[in-house]
Amino acid sequence: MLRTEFIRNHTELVKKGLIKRNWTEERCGILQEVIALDDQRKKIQTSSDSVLHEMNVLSGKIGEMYKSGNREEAETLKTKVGQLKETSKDLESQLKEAKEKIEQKLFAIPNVPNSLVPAGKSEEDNEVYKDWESPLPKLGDGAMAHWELAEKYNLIDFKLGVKIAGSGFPLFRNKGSKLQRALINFFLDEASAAGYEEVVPPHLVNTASATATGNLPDKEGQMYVAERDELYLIPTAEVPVTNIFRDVILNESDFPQKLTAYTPCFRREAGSYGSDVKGLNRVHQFDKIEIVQISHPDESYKIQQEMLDHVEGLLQKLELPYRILRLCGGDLTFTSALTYDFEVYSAAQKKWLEVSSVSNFETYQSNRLKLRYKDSEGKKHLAHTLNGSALALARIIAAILENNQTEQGIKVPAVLVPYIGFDWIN
RNA sequence: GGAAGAGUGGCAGAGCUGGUUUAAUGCACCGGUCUUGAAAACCGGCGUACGUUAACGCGUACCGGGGGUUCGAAUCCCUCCUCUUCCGCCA
Repeated sequence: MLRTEFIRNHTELVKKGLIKRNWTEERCGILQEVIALDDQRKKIQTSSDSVLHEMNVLSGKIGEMYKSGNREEAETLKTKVGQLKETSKDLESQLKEAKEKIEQKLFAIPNVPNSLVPAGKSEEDNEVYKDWESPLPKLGDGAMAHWELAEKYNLIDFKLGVKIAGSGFPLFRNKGSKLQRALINFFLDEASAAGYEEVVPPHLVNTASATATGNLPDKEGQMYVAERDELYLIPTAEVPVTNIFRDVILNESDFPQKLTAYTPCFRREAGSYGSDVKGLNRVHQFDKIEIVQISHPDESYKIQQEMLDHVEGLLQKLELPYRILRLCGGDLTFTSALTYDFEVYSAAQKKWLEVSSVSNFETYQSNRLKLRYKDSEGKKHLAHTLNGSALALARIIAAILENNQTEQGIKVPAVLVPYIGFDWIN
């Protein structure tokens, strides 16, 4: 979330950002509301502190009086402190209420988009940052969609997935599951080579973690919940990995922190329907390798570029046609300042499928995380957080199957052969 | 899951028969004196957040989290979490 001080000192800037996200003028009134509530909070804080101070002083005196045997006066003071306590309790609850109100408002204010973010209402308005220049692959008339190929070569059993769990939980088998494993290892090795430390985080997280990355309260409906234990199944490795840095103060020399993790991702995808959810296009459980960086504020945009290059390299090595989009104000994630999406062309469906999203959150996440660093003078500042998928597996598999299909079977991308141990799926 | 014990500032470690402890002391760290330089010794500093102030400061809260008793709680009570040990179960 944004800092109240930031909203106070840069109201116009924040407002411009909200308007880029297609907020109306009226809706932006929330900024003034936050400032007004914060003014109120400060006043309450001041009076509460002074009452507490007086109570502390008087309690000290009572102690001295008891020692000197001055019981009567002590009793008088006790009554007085008793009255102060009433006031104090009242102020305390007012303070709590004010803080909650402010936080509630802050949760409703998204990040300020970077100046590079194009104006726009929906995904239609996203800017093609880098297009696929060569001709797109064209398949013959008999071309099959990936779910047909998966059945033909016995790679994925969607029906068994339904039997065991439900729709959207594919069961990979045979060479399908080997392809899955090969991709995971390939992506992790590439991330390691690029200097990311590999971690295996918990796949369930507690309320504090889910809140710190902003999945709670706003996206509660998108997560699976293990209610009995108050745990959430992770929708992305971003949640556990970023939370490594919750309540952490780094030294400047610790930058950049680079972490990668493979995890399954669980998403309820409530409200999705139609051809979007066919086959592997949108599933409740999929595997993803995530890259996360924590950076100095001055470096984060350079680092985001570096992350883009990394993801781009993966797609080139897999020989998949791709394009990069710069998300417009209307499509930009709530918490992000600048996001690039990677889409891979799935030739049989003749569709672009999103396989990665690389975002710079600036201080929006770190403020909730309380992730800071000490500068050379020992002053504390919020760090910048970034993350990206490198990559999401299900749709990559869909694209590989469709694009590489031939009469003889499906050609395995050369870079995966050492991982998988064969050239053809047939 | 059951039983017992423990959770204190970067670390170690007092305090825990409630009130000059708003946390001793040591180590680490930073600055200074001394020294050709360093070490040692000595002197000083050394947490986080919020409020207040032009500033120096001052105030408040924080001794695992939350709640309670009391004029006053690190210290007593309740509850939750975590760790250690023992038992049970188990890949």
